[in-house]
Amino acid sequence: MEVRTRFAPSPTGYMHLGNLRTALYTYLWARRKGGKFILRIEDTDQVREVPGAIDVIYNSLKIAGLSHDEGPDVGGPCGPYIQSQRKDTYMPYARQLIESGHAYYCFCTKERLEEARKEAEARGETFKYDKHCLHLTKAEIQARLDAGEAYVIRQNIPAEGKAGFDDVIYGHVEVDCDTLDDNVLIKADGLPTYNFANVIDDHLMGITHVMRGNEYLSSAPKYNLLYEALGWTPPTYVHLTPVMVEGTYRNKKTGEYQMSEDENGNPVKAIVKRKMSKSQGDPSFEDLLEQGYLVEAVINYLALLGWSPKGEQEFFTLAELEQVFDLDGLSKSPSFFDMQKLNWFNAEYIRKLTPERYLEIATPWLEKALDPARFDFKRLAELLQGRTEVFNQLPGMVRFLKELPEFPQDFYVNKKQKSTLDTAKTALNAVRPVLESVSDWTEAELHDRVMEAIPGLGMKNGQVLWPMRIAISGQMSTPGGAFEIAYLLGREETLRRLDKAIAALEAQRAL
RNA sequence: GACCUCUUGGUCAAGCGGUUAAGACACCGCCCUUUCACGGCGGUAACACGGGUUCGAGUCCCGUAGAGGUCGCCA
Repeated sequence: MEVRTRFAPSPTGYMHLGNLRTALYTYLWARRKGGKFILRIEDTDQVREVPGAIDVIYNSLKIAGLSHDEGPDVGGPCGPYIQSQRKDTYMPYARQLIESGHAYYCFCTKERLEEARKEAEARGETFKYDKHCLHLTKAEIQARLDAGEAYVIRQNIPAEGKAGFDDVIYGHVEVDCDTLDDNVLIKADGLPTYNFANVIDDHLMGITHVMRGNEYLSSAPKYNLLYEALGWTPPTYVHLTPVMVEGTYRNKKTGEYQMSEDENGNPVKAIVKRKMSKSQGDPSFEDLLEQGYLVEAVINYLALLGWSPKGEQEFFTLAELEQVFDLDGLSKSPSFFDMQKLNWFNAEYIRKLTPERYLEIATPWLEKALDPARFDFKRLAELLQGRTEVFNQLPGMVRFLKELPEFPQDFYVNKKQKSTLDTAKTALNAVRPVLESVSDWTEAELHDRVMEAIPGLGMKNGQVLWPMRIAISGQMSTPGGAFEIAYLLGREETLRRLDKAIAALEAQRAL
């Protein structure tokens, strides 16, 4: 049978990384099996819907390279692929379930339920709908329906027995029916809830593998009851673990941060383990791209977060993943998002870029700090490519070229280079005329002139080169050595900075 | 609280009853080197705990603890 998988997001505003990973795995499985990958928009909650959110989904999938075979924008044999446009398809099935006794009309008001919930909470019990409306007579129901009373349709969970399902990752999961609640299938506005729509649509769209977050693990038994009641075969379930992060936690309703105390007893925001979430301030896919992460790196990292391939290979293109992705490499326990490892992947991918491509991506970042007319971006890019983890670090790495930062004199002191304040002063004074005499301001020329002068000074290379680089850059670490920096700065600026450094050292000496 | 699920180094993870318990990130050291990085070499570091089953358990079973999820006319 042809494998058909689906990614079914709600249009609520953004694509968080857990979502993206679910989409990735879902896509990969379909491709691996030569099947179809379907995009379905689950917008049955009209309150939560965010305008433009569908475009964010299309865009993220497109950028990530996860092309769907069927969906609202590309069509397909099982459309429409937007649930709000399928409104009429659900009711007949709901009626069928009512006929067979697997569902029933419920006229209870939200107020009544709210009260019952509170009471249950007060008693320390879990609220469960009491099947109050299940016992209404046919005539009574008809009368209230005729009177136009608002109603919902609830699933009628058997009072006893067990319900369960099989999951590729978790195996067989089974619960007692009496722990299950009679969920609403059709809401008062006539639209189905997720609990109902996902079952109907997955069946109607011929979905063979339902891959989704494991927040649905506890409701899956109810879905299977529905499949049974409708006489359908349930799909293969694959419940994916969440992507976790360690960070602060803010209560969604009150907006307050969860607090704890530091070692001195002062209140600080508590660092907790929680699901990754944009609303908690974690980056979304698009945020990462804006910060200068490469799509390929994010995809590669995400693929390996919660899934492991058979061999030792760790770099995968999307096309390669499509060949090797397998369900049994999927992890059972939650994965923690590790920014450091993502950074490493990103750095690796950046190194693999052609120099031309690197320059292209780096240029706008460099322009944030430097005037392209004043600096040789091409040379700068060559020096920077092997040192870039994330592109947004670039402005900070090159800002010293535009303006010499203030720096402490002890930058000159370097044990390994045998550089002290004294040797630095001697070296800078000695190298000053050498640089001034360089007629052709190229790295090669700078290198040769300075290197041939060093032996005559009776100093080691490091004793000259170290202070020279510090003097003209003001930084311990720079994208390139003394000659590269001198070349980039140009003759005039290099000499100006050198003079300033010498003056500062002399002043220091005078104290 | 009830129910479901999970538990191998700081992190991602391999392992499918017999292994010196892989590999990667991070960290540390050494080498390379005009800095930092890159690269090369090496190192520290793990089977949550307690009971079983078995000749033998990280691997199977049962408890305990910890963690996550669910308990909406949200998905």
